[in-house]
Amino acid sequence: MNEAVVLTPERILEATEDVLRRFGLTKATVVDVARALDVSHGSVYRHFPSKASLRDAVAKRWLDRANEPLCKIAAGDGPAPERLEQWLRTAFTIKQKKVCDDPEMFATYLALAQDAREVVEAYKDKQVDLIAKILSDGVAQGVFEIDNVKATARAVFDATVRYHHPAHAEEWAKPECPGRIDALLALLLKGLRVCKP
Amino acid sequence: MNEAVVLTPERILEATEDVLRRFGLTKATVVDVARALDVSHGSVYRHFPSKASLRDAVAKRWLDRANEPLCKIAAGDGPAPERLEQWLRTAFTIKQKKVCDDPEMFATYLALAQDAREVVEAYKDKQVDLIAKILSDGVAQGVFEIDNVKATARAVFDATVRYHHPAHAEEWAKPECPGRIDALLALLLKGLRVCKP
DNA sequence: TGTCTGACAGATATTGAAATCTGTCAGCGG
DNA sequence: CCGCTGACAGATTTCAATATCTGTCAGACA
Repeated sequence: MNEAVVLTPERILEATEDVLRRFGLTKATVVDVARALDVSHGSVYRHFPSKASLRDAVAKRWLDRANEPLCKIAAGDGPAPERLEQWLRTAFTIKQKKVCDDPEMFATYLALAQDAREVVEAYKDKQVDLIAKILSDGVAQGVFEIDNVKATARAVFDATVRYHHPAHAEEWAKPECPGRIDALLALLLKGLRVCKP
Repeated sequence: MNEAVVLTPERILEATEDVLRRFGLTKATVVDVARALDVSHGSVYRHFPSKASLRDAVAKRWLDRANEPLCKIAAGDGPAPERLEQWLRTAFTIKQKKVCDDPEMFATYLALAQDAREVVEAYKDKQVDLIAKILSDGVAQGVFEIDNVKATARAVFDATVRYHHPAHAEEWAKPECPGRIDALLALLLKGLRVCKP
């Protein structure tokens, strides 16, 4: 039982990402994954009940990795407005970078996410919680004026959908984008801040 | 030359919409349109240089029709905040109604719009202009405080993308939607208003 | 005893030949 | 003369036969 050759979910996920990268979503099969691991495809089914669940797990891994830097920003303790702006800009940049660096792989993950609705929903909820954290910090700091933090966090998330939802990915590279992001963030931050007369 | 049987672009568009409604986008052919009009398909090409241009024209008609009520609201003269809110809610409702009443036809028009990029772009610009009109009215009324009306109109459009862009249509029927729309509009209006100390 | 294999049935995807469609144009008929 | 027709070439789509894949399970193997 050499630990290097034990078949673990982790190793299977690694191999699955590899296969996806090489073959693309439509061509990648469970048999390919098994071949990459040098086992029979039956063994894969010992760890994941179906191809769909394997795909979900890959999607979750991917989303969790992408989320890490955002968790750190939300957990920080600077002034909330700057932190919110940084959080949103980072969220945009992460996505934009992924689509620029490897559009093919991004398309693969996008298609993957289409079927992993539950996983994506959980991920979005986590994002909203992070925003809510920053907002409530801002309220505590006396810089934000917010009735319902949870609902407002959701509103901020919704308002920025255009720059983090992959359905709009093809617009992200356009030259007018940065200016539009600036205008959007300015509008949102003004809506959150306490009025200074 | 009975005017009822003259082949006009208008009649062709009418017939095309009919054919699209009956057969769906993928099955609808130029030959079908010609058959519906009882002419040869060559005659259709006398008025539209290609199938793509015919589709573009249908998309434009559809978008223009959907836009009419919004033009009226923008042209009104009540208080800008209420008018903006009504404008946005109407925009959402128009789309939502279409997708509810006839999801199949909505899907057809959606696919149609995918290929009619220019037409859609022009339509969006028109929408932003309508928002800008209301915003500048608000500035004149002393209720809005806006640096750059054009950029801010674009920001309002972007911020509400989730509720008017068809990519998010499947979320519109969810029960939590109205509450989220309320929160979003409240945030945006607060961002636009002058601060009352 | 528990993990892995490999053959299997039913579901899904691929392929290439045949059918249909798009876009053109010479010529018909009013 | 002018708008329309219908036959045509090349592009695209359909369809059914064929191949591949998913998910299961009885049994090998350690």
